Amino acid sequence: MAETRRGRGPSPQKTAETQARICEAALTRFLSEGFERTRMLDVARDAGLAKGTLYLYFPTKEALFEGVVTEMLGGAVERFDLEPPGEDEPTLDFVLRAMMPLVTDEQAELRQALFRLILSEGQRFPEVLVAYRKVALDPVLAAARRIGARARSRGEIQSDALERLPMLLLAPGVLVTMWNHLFPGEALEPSDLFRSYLGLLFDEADSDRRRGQQ
Amino acid sequence: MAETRRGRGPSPQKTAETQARICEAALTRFLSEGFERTRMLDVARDAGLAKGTLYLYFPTKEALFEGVVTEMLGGAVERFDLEPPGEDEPTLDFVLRAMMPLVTDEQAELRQALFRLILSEGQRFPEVLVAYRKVALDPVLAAARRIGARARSRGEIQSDALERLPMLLLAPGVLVTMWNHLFPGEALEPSDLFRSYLGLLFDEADSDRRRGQQ
Amino acid sequence: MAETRRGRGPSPQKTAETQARICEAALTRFLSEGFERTRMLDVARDAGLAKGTLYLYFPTKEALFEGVVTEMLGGAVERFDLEPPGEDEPTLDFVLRAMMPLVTDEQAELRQALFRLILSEGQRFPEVLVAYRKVALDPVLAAARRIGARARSRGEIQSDALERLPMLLLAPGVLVTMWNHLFPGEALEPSDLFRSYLGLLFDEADSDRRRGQQ
Amino acid sequence: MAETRRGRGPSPQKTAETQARICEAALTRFLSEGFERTRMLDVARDAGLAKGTLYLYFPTKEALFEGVVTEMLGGAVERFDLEPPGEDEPTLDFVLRAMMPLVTDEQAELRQALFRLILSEGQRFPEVLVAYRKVALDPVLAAARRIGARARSRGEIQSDALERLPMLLLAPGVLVTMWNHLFPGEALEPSDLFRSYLGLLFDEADSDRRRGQQ
DNA sequence: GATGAATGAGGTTTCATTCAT
DNA sequence: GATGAATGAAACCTCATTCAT
Repeated sequence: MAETRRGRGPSPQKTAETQARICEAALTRFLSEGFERTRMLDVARDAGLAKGTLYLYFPTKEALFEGVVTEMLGGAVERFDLEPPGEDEPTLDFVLRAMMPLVTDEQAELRQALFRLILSEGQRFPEVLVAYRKVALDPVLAAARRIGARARSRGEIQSDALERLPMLLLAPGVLVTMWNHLFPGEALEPSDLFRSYLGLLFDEADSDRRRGQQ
Repeated sequence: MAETRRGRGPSPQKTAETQARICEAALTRFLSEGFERTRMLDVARDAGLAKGTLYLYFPTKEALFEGVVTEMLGGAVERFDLEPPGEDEPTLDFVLRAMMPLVTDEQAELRQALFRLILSEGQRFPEVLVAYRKVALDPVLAAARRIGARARSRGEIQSDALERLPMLLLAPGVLVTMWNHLFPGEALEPSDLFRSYLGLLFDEADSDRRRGQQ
Repeated sequence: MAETRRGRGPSPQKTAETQARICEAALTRFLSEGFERTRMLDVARDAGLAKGTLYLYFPTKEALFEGVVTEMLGGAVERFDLEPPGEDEPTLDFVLRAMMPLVTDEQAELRQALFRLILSEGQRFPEVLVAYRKVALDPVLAAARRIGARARSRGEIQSDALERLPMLLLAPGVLVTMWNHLFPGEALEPSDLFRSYLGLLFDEADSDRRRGQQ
Repeated sequence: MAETRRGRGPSPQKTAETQARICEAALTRFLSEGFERTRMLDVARDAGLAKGTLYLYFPTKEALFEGVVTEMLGGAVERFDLEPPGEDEPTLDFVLRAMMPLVTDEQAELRQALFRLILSEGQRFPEVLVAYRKVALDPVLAAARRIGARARSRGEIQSDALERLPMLLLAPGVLVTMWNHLFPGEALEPSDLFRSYLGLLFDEADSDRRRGQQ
């Protein structure tokens, strides 16, 4: 609506596109090379820009990092909302349905890479860390806690561990992120790992799990 | 005693000391700053040496990294041998006794830092990665697999997940390493986390676990 | 005129000027100090630039050397084409007219310095050596060989030495290059040396030569 | 004689041997690498010594260079004495007999390498240059001048060039030194070159020269 | 005398950042 | 807005020289 501009001057649309190209290029570099080894020149080139232009959008490399990562967090990547389980749905089934996408959907790899990046560089960027915590982590932890409570109240597990330490539900996600990064040659299948993990928690027998997979 | 000297020249003993000082300084820097941000000059200074002296021991920064990290692996840090469980000892107890030290003993923090370091820089140092895998990881995975088999054969768990994916037993270790690095202000207690995790796997009730803790 | 600008950014003209300034500065340093003792910082300063700018034009000191020297060879310095002798022109006169400029013209000193440089550093820069051979040396040798053949066919000399070993005609050039470099205080006059040399070859009497000089 | 020493203290003999080993090692390095690229450590190692020991003999790298090169000049390498020609011996034959060894005897290569070294580094070491001039060059030039005078007085050549510019007689020596250094793959035979050169000067016909070679 | 660990000045090279066009 | 040449601080690494043993 208020987006109409008088003809002269820079087009806000083109600017937005450029910004997007920069972010994409920068994220890719940061993910694959880390912060220190990423060169501004490469980001600019990847984005199809001259070096100086990059500085019109981000005044320093640190700002580029913070901007790109937090924008990514603000974007669609990390939204997580738990729809309620069916009345009689076993919690195992519900978790598979609700949380598995976190490690299997099309953005799963990006999500994992982002996590590794924040793990590596987070100390230097406290604001990024806070944003990540708030936007990406806390909602998932809250969901995990509710799941733990539901499972215990239904007698599916005995322990209150998931309520006290909800991050335990994410442990296999962290594990697979690390493992597949370190040993891509013998990568684990995230869905298999996650399902097996839940099988352990809910003490499902082998035969059941395999049927379930089917 | 058997220290036969070739009469003249500097002492080989001092050399060993110097090497040790370098390694300690370098490891500390690498752990706290990462590879790129660690400067040779700082390592030298931390070790009480001039820049050039460092290069008498390690010809490049890469060599310093590889040398220090693999030496650390070869040292006492990562040794892991599983003593056999008692005849009737519950697997839960056995695991707590046998594996818990990995996350709680005095070297646990160093071990965790080393893991993070290899996670961050491993891609650039394939040999370090291979060494880590062989020395630190595989023995623990083999132990985890045996534990999983024993637990299933004794009917303590239903799933064969730990046999197929033994790294699942390490998941809370990975989790706590990452968590405490990212959020030192709300650090998790590794022993609590590990115990709770095992409680989930072996479906121990809350009261039991809490008694156990006592 | 045909200088179509892509509208924005720095001028390609200035770049060419800078390149020229670098080459001039570098060549001067290399000639007077040799490769090893030439410091990049000095080249940069001589060219009126900061250190880093030099690296925009040449990525290493080796590349600077190769670039500057081969460009020099490609330039006007070493071109040599033998115009044909007059029908009845004595070969002695012809050689004086045709080859003497190699040691007397305004570029003679540069040519000599370049030769000394390639002599000193050529082993480390095989490509420079090859280029020098092809561009500067072979054309002159071919001319020398033709001159030798002509002189013998006209009975001016008896020996076929110049045809088999045409570099002999260049011997005094090499000599004067070395001599004047080593003993600038008692420098030889290249034209005198060359003329005297030819006098020896063509067995001219003193009186004749002196008349010729006149 | 006066060399007898009281028993205690360092053996002057061993010292002399060590000095000789150092000189040999240093000269080899200087010849093959040049002054700048020669490292003291390598010289020491080549001489079978520790770095520090080298400094007991020569206090700096410059001193090592000067010492080694001038000692070499003082040694047997560059002595040159012209025995008188036979009464009726053609000057061509005499020169071949008297001067050819300069480019063909067993020390010829060393002599050539030394010349190249002094050519490259001489500017930085004026004393070396002076010594070389006095010890190696001037005697040969004086001989060349006498040879030129004899040849002219006997009518074998017309020109007085060799008397005025006696270094012309050495031109092929300089030439072959340079050529074989630059193009070892197509090295010239020094004796062939020198003989051919003299053939040109004394205007010997091809057939004669070839007979002479035989 | 001999050693080689230690030193640090000095050189090369990189790259985030600026700014005239 | 966009460009990329220019800058120079900062890092890596080398090697002549010293000196305690």
